[in-house]
Amino acid sequence: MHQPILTASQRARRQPAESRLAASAPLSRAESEGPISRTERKERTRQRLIDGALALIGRGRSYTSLSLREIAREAGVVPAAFYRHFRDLDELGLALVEMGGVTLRRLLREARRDGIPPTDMIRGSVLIYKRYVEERALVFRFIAAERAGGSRILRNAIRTEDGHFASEMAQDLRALGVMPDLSSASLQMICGLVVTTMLNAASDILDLPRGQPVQEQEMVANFVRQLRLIFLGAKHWRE
Amino acid sequence: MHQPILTASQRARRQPAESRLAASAPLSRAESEGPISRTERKERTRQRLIDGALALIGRGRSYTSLSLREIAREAGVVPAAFYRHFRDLDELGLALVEMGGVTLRRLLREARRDGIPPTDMIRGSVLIYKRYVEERALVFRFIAAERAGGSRILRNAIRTEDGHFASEMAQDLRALGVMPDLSSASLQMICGLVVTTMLNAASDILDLPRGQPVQEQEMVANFVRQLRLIFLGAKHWRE
DNA sequence: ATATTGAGTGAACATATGTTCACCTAAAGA
DNA sequence: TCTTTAGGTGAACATATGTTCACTCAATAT
Repeated sequence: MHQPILTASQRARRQPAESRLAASAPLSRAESEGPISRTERKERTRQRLIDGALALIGRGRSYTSLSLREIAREAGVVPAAFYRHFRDLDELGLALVEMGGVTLRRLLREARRDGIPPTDMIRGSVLIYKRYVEERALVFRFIAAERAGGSRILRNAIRTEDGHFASEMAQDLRALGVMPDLSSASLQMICGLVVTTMLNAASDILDLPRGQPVQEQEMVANFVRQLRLIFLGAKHWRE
Repeated sequence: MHQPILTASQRARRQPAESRLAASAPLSRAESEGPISRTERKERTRQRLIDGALALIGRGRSYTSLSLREIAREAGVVPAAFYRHFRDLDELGLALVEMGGVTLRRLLREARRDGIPPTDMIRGSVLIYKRYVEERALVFRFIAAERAGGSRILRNAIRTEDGHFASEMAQDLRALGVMPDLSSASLQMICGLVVTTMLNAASDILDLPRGQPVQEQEMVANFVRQLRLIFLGAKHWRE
């Protein structure tokens, strides 16, 4: 999707519906469904800008180095249209941060739903997490990178999101009854360390060269041992 | 230093030596010392480019978003001169990474020289580290940001540097005789976790709003507890 | 049926960018 | 002494950028 959106009449004139290439037309299904509500169309373009930014990140660019025009181009929209949705790049960035927060929380939700692997809990969780990260590579690349990298506004937003993630994790651990004699404050501190370790590992996971199983297993093994170390410390923690 | 370097004759014609402002002329001392060796002048300009990049980082920009022209301008050099020192921005970045590595290792060297604070070891070390980071804010901002943020080349270079830092730390801990019954591999793993925790904390330290002692103390306390947790885990670690 | 609204357009703007090139000149080498 | 070398210059280039503006036209509101 690299061509600006056209009005319906222009589209009909220049490009008959049956000639569209499915691969490059994510909205083709909807386009053949006739009239679209105004708010729905707006939401769709907004999403296209977000996806455009992520697509560029997926091609190895870092969010901080993206330009407004580049994102608009990727979204198939004229640069000026960007301003109908976001004041500036930071505001788009904040939308991405929120998406990242949702992604993180969903990981916990799925863990609650599916339960923790009963044997070899940490290693099992790490493998699930690794897969989760790989399947959502773009969001995690963004979060991991901008956590320390981008504008101050984004950094702070991500820090807040991380904090919520850690809190929710602490709550879940408490509900599971593990480490029942730890204060909430200690649990929060421990989960904070777990979260930074996880996000640091996310960066490692995403930079793994594919087809190097040895290096991959070493990375996983190291990640597992670091988490074991943390939880071992937690087991012996006295306030 | 925002004006391009001029040749000696031009300089003499336009700007008599006694009219220079010391503040904006870091090389003024040398300039009044007569002829400079070629390699020395080259090294000096190179350093000026590096310092220029760091200065821009210090003004809240992230390295990934810097442009060649911006850096050259900051260094007081014409854009084309950049190429006499670095092939491209990544190569300058690598120089900054190396500077970061040196900075990290010097921290260990000073710790060996001055010894670890005998009582309250971890808290004492944290306070020393915090001060060390604040005094070298620009390098640490760069390292913390580009560790997960920038180009793949820089990320890998920083990972390598981090690894060396962790290894040297492991070696030092071994030499100090703490945790003597841990294997080298385990020590290395533990130090890896300590390093990522330290660098993550560096980012937090640099983002502390000044004049907010409460928030500052909370941050420090949290950092201290996380390290305590890690070393407590290490104490109970069995292979 | 008609008027209003607002997402998206395309052109224009001033400015910034990376890279190249021939050139200058002072240090290094003969 | 004279020649060579190479760091630094300034101009030029094609291209990219953020932002503005009047405009279109289909979905909404009247």
